[in-house]
Amino acid sequence: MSEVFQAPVGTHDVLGDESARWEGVIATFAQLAYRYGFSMIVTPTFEDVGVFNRGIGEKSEVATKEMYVFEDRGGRSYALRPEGTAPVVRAFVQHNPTPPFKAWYFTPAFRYERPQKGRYREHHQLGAEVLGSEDPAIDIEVISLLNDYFRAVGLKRFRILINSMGHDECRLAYVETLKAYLAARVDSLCAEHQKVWDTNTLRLLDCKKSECISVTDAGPQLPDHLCADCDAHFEKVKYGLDALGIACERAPRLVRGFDYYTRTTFEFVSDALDGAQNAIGGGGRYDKLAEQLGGSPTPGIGFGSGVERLLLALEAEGVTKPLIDRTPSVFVVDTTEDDVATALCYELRAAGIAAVRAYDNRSMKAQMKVADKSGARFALLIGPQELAAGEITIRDLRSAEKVEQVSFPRSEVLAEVLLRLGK
RNA sequence: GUGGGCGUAGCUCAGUUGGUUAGAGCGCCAGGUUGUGGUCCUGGAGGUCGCGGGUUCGAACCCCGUCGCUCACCCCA
Repeated sequence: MSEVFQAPVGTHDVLGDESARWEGVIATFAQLAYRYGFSMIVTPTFEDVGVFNRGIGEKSEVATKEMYVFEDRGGRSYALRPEGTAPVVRAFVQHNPTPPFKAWYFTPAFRYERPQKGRYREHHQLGAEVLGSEDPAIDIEVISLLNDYFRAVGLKRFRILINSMGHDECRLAYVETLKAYLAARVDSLCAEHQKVWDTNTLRLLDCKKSECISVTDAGPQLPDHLCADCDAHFEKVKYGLDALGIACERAPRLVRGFDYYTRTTFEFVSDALDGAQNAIGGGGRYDKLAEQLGGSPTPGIGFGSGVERLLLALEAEGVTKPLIDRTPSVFVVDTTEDDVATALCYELRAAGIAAVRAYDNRSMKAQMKVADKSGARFALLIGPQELAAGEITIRDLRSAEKVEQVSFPRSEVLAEVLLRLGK
């Protein structure tokens, strides 16, 4: 047993019933993203470490101690992606597509940290990004896409937190004001922030310790320091969401973990999950990121949403049924030496029918058991009798007491199955 | 990085103060009148009790170490 390899710490295999749930939420997202005018983007799983250092901030928690960084044989320094946005922006800068560029993705994300419920070293995110416009309508679209998505998969108990961090000038000015205010009150902060209050000052707003909260509550507030433009932009976003009936909570303390955010930031939190891991999706504007990655100034906005966490939230709300049906329509039982099943399955599948079968020449009873467990609506039986008569017996597996079973000539079976399946 | 809990069959677990060939349920396999599932009955396969060392006449059980899993803190999806 100890010789058997296991999935690395903080990673998971997804199989069986669980994978159908994954397929469901991914397909739902892909469909919605298409409806919103997004096309799929696939970027490398690893990038030059600079993409993330410059993007999410060298001093950020993720960049300093959570990145999987490695050197390849050529001495280049790479990092497994810790998040989805920076790679998309890097790709945008590299290829310079015509804006607005709207892309969605499904990707693994890697962070070296101690795993726990709802937090893993490799998790998966569905995300969407728009580059090339600072129109508040884009902010609204992006947030409503995520909102639609969560509703579509059956999530009910979630809230949307929204904030504006201002553009560079007003945010940096605010940070200076905040620093000056804090400098005189360092002793009143929580133990952790007494040490790091001046390196990552904004993050202090997000501290949950009562000491920090009371200090920052009494201090200068970010919303009061937005310039007129940023303020107007934010008002339009809020107004637009309100007009769509999408309720948002103003969250002045919402400061997300990556340095690239400007103006609109938002987070979707599940009330069905415990506080520490209740964020099921989050994002915001990053109007300077393209420049930071060497491109021409291009505003952008997007979000990432954790698949594992969403599935946990759904489970917590009692939604465990996969969104898509992956049960087969028919199960072919063949006990003859002629292996009619192979050709029959081929024909059924070509006609768009999900057909499965048993293997290894098992007994009829054994094959029927498997057929039952597969959830298939019909069993197609081929035994010596059918073989001799050139027929196939169609048995309705849903029938319980009175068994419903009829034989048809081999040539008529496909049409009969299609008819019975209502296709 | 810090702290708590747990490692016995594929899964969920039981195993009394250390005492013979380690159990249950589910799952799996095979049967239950001559080809037919879901209920029921019978039988069967499957475990070096995470790994290593120690104490003991004797260890799944006690001690030490080690590896793994898990939960929480920090932070995030």
